[in-house]
Amino acid sequence: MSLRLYNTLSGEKEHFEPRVADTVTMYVCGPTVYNLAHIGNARPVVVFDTLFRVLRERYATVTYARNITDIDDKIIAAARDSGRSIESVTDEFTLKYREDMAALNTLPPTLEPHATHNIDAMIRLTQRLIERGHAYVSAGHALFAVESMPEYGALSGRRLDDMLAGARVDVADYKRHPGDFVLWKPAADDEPGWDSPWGRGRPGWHLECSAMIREHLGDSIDIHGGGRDLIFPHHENEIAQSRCSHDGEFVRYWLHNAYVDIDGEKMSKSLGNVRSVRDLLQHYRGEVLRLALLTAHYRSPLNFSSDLLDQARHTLDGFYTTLRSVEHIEPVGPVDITAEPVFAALEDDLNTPLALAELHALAKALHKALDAERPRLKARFLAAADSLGILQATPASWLQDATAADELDAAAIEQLIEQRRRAKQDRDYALADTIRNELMAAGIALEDTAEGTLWRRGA
RNA sequence: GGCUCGGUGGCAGAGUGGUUAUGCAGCGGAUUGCAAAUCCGUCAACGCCGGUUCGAUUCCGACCCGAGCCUCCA
Repeated sequence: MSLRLYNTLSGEKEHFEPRVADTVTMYVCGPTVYNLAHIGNARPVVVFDTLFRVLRERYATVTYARNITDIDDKIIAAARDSGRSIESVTDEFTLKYREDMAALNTLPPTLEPHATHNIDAMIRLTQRLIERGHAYVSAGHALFAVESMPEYGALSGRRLDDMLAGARVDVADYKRHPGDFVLWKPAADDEPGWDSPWGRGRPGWHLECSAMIREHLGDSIDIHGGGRDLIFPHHENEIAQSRCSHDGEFVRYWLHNAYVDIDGEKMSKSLGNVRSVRDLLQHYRGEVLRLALLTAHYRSPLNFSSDLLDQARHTLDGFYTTLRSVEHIEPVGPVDITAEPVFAALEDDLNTPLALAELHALAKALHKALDAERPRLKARFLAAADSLGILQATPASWLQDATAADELDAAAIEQLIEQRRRAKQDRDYALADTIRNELMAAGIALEDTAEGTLWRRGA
């Protein structure tokens, strides 16, 4: 088997073939750092982190870039509203973004280019588009002329004529065509800006990705990812900028993840149902959030609910219980991860639900295996789980660490278990059951085994 | 209006032209002082109507319902 990915451009699953043998370049649209990341923002991060893990197993060099958009109207507004500097806002939320994403067991990207560090590249790109007749300057703006590109709309399956028919936007009078979009716009005196051939200003939203891809990854890259909503206009416009400023291929595979809904509704500020990752982490461990995001295929909508999170937690409890049962067994490798069914599922357009089913099969095999087979099975199980970015904690910490301050501490639990042991020894089962019920009420589940009584939280 | 994408058992969620997805929940059993964990067994599905086919949940068409994009947005 080899990697297959659904390419938005062709609308089909395709065999993945990197441009340069053994080398993969991937760019994923990152956050605009003006507030906390919500669970919807986290989905592409977890999805493409999982793809990153798969790619690293298959290819010698994988460069994964995820940008930080640190100049934007929303940031300016946020700074103004809170009376803070732009940098203070972007620094804070860049840091929190990294922390929150790390809590979801996502690996740091290879590169994290910042828009404000690449202004020169954006200016050069705009100049080139003007030289080539694909852009023009009007009323202090540099604008991309969509009519100069016959294939504009190929990614999103739109034609300019159709878009005009449904246009609901006021068309700025400085645009030649209503579909023309801003490459560079003038900045007011009290707004951040950079000098350019067209006056002091700042870049349009789409420009940074085209410029930073070229600057950091090259004229052509293998994979470009992001949420579905970016297909139009963002990625369409990136294609226009990049293809018209340089002949040849831009992106080979376009990947887009579907949305996260909250209790069946679209998450939006107006509905007041935006759930920040930081807030969710107060109640659920990052691994629970990660697994919840991976329970549905990335191209299907995911309905986020407390039910989903409880199920994810329950599933992880089960896996960690499996690991606890083989805790004394030393895993024995090496494991050829590419031969694992879990990995094969991931290589089929990141079929994470199937991969999880295969992981369940492996857990079952581990339970049933003879002692001689367990070291290898444990190694395979752990490696397979790692390709999904889960199950790398110790069973003890997962099952027994308190997640809230008001929980019974381990010493008190052990003490009650000892009392119960004596009661059982005295055949005082009524007392033993009373103690067990008390612990149960406190959220502690007991399991009697030949080696003694085990306990875990979350009952 | 234009362009996309969906509707699978109680729930979540893959997949396939003809033989059980999987997990959770349920039911029966083994085990246990009783439980838990584990194991064994078991119930149950493919929106509606046509068509193609020896045979369709899977292909084609219509219909119903739902979602997204076209405006900042993961």
